[in-house]
Amino acid sequence: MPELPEVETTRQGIAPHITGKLVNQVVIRHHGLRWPIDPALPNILQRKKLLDIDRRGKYLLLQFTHGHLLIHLGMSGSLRIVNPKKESPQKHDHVDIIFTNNIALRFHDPRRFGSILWTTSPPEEHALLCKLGPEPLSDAFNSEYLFTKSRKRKKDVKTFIMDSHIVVGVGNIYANESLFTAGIRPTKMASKLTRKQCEQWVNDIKAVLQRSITQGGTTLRDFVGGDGKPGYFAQQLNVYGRGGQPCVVCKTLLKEIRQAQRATTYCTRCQK
DNA sequence: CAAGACTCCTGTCAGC
DNA sequence: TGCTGACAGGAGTCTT
Repeated sequence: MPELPEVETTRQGIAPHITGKLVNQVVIRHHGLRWPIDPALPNILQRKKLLDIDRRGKYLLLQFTHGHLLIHLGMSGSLRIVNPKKESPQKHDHVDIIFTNNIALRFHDPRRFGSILWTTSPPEEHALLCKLGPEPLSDAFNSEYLFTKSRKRKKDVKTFIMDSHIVVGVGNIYANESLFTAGIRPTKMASKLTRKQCEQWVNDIKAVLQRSITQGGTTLRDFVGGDGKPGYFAQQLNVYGRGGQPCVVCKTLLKEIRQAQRATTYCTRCQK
């Protein structure tokens, strides 16, 4: 499932191939994503130049001369660069944005939780983006911010940190992993976090995300041809998906629970 | 306003 | 072996 590192690596992987190129054709094979794709999109993008690709949270922002295309990969989405004449679309290849040099950006999404939205207003003003919290790797996300935001919050820390209005891009995997590294129990109330814990946790969140992005950078070739799946998901995970297995530090069997309908795994001994 | 439930979807897997 | 049902999960929206 694409988390922030995967989205950022996707951005870096596709940008060199299509930035500055003109759109020649848009092929939509399936409109039914999270929200329906605007049927006018092919006309909107026809002969328009892609100026830049940016990212906000897990949204990719494709800047054209007259507006932005917002792409979210949802749970199972991926983007890759293909030659549309040589690589025929496979199942779940819902959209091709074909540029004049016969290079296509191909959107693949089996579960169709992703979205492709056109907007002519500044992207930061878009309803989906304007209320988002800071980027986790920015200076705005610091221990003071986290401490302040967590006061009076009657919510467990894990659910709290996964709220994109607090901070963007910390999905289930990184919430679990960073809590383990920081030694914080996922069920702890957000309001009970100490300043010291906030400082530790912020550092650990940044570290785990940064490490994944760096690792992803070594597999950029995967975005051209192939299956479009970045190969770096296989980073070492300390707790995520390891319920019932021994803690890598103390060998205590990891406990698995559910919080807000999501799997949480933690060590009852290492995480207080 | 905050918190929790519900929802979209399909591949995967356990159980029979 | 094949069918059925549970489950995973980002994040917007609805309900309480």
